Amino acid sequence: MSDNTTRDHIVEAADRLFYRQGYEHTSFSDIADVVRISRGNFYYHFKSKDEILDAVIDVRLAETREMLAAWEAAADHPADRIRCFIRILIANRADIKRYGCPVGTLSTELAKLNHASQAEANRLFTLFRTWLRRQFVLLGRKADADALAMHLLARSQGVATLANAFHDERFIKQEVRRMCDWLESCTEGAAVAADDAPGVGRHLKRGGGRKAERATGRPVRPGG
Amino acid sequence: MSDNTTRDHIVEAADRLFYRQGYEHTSFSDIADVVRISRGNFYYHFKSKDEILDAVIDVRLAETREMLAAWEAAADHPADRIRCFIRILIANRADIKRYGCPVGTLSTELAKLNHASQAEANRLFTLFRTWLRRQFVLLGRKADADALAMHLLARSQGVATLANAFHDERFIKQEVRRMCDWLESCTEGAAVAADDAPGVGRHLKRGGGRKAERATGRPVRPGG
DNA sequence: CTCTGAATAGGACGCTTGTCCTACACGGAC
DNA sequence: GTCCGTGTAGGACAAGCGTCCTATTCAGAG
Repeated sequence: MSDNTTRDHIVEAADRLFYRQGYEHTSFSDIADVVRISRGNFYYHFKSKDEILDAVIDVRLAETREMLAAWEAAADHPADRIRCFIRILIANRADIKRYGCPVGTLSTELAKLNHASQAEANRLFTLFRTWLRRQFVLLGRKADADALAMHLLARSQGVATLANAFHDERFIKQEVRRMCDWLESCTEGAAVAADDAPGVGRHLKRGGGRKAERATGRPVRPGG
Repeated sequence: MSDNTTRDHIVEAADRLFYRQGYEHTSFSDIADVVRISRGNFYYHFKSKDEILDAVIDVRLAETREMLAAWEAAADHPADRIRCFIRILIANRADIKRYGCPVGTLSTELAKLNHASQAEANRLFTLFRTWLRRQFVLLGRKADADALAMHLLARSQGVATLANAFHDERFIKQEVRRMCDWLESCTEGAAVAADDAPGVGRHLKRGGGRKAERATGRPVRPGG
């Protein structure tokens, strides 16, 4: 414990660099240059590079959990919450264009490296997946909630990949619109099953209007 | 020219290794072990590692072009051709589960490395994009053909990313079904504009039946 | 002031990397 | 046989990597 600012700085810098350059391609020297710390001195705070990666993943997990909780608090209707998810593509579009999705690209890289922290990194995906699934259940799509969650997750991943490859932000907006339309088509007909979700189902009635949302406007880090 | 079997072996091995382990994570020793060649002797055939990458990309481009041409020859109706594209996810599902999409993962990695061959690798995406666009034009969706092509490309990318992360083949089949349904919804109403595409529009009439296709059944390499 | 322990600097280590160089094997031309 | 060009082997090379070790700094406690 004690003074943990240096440790935090290391994790913070590593987080950014792993995102922008990839894990393997980021060296201790790179991080050291940012944190302005001696290279050899890393091992006072971490036993290995892998340990830094784990710390970065833990931070991302915590931030993501926080973000999901905030969305849940900011919007009562599950469709609005899901729209919050879709909109991170917009909020982070500049970064996504340049570096792709932080979750997807890390997962992809660790898979190729056959890295031990693969499973840990994929918990980021699982976080989104179960959260989305819960929202779809609240939407009354209990039977195919997981499939819908995975579908949405996949689409946002694909959008990030192509926006990165083609360096195209307009494509992101285009696809976000399409995803919102798709969400709308999921909603209509399927009445919100407030009774299926005790404790969360307050004020779940909704007019069906398209632009009745405006939840979390600030740009947030994780996901994409 | 002369005896080019060794060179071909190198490119072939590098192709496979770059796909499975990533470009950066694949060393000369790795390739040398497969080809059974001395490590230092590489430089008789290639000036640098980057040059091997370029050769690999060239091979993939050629194979992809061939594959797209084959699809075009195998099916007259553009919807059937597009279904061929969607089905590579099925055909290559085992590899995708383990290594992701060869096009997407390479593009993502080179973007992080800020590698000079980024643009060259992205031509693989462009190949699919323009081909799909042409098919959607033939489907009578001239106005939004490119958007539809990008949409489909993105979805297949997302499917590959998640199938890889979750090691889930069933998800691939699930999403392929969804993509085929989506394609169907694109088709219906939009009459095939045979006159919009002179020279290719022979026998473009179609009953709209769902499973009237069965084009290229053999598993093919590129794309995903 | 001395002592202590956390925090840091800086370099040594062994290894691997991409690259390059030189020597050798071999088969056909003369 | 000699020559020559193609293809190969194997190691040298510098640079970079992750890791580890030791000396030093420095603030607070006694």
